[in-house]
Amino acid sequence: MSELPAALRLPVDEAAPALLGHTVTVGDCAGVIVETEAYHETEPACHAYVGRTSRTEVLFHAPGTWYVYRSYGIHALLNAVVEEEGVGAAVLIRALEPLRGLDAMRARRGVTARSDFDLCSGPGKLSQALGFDLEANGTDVLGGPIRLGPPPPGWTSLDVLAGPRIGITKATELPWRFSVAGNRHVSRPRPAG
DNA sequence: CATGGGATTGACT
DNA sequence: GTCAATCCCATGC
Repeated sequence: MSELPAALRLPVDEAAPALLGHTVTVGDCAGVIVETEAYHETEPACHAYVGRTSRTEVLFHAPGTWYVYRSYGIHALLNAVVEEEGVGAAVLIRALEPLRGLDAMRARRGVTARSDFDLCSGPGKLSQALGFDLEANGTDVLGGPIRLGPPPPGWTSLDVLAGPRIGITKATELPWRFSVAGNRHVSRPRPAG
């Protein structure tokens, strides 16, 4: 029996950096989280800012649920729901360092992934590499198709960089993008530091 | 019911 | 650097 990672019990701006180093596993493929962003219902960049709707419903669930939504009509973006039931908050998983199943990831990513640094170095890329889609929305982070696990040996006490979030137009002043310092699997643009 | 805007990526100038 | 692809869903008439 695995337990819900303690990081998911933290406020979202602490949960996001705390999830760095944790693993995400789908079937035979796995990666280590190297980049995250925090989103909270009290700031307008968060989908939950508009309140409970059919789209945002999952964001208000208890910690331990995945929120997966379609971005730009093309990509599935993966978020871990955090904070107490009734509060809309989630951590966007933006990049992974591939750990297992790299051949399957390369096959799904195709020729556009010229190197292993292109496999999971972005929120849309990692969903394609791991092979999940919107059907995973609302599933459990422990018992569902996408499983969140603790950091492997050597992935604790990481040096974390914080900076402004990517690709949003509102609340850009919040330093809620977090990444493992110096890790080459982080998405572009690289955070300063 | 029609419209418009993305928590992105990859191809192209 | 610019830009299109593509679809879910919130909003407004």
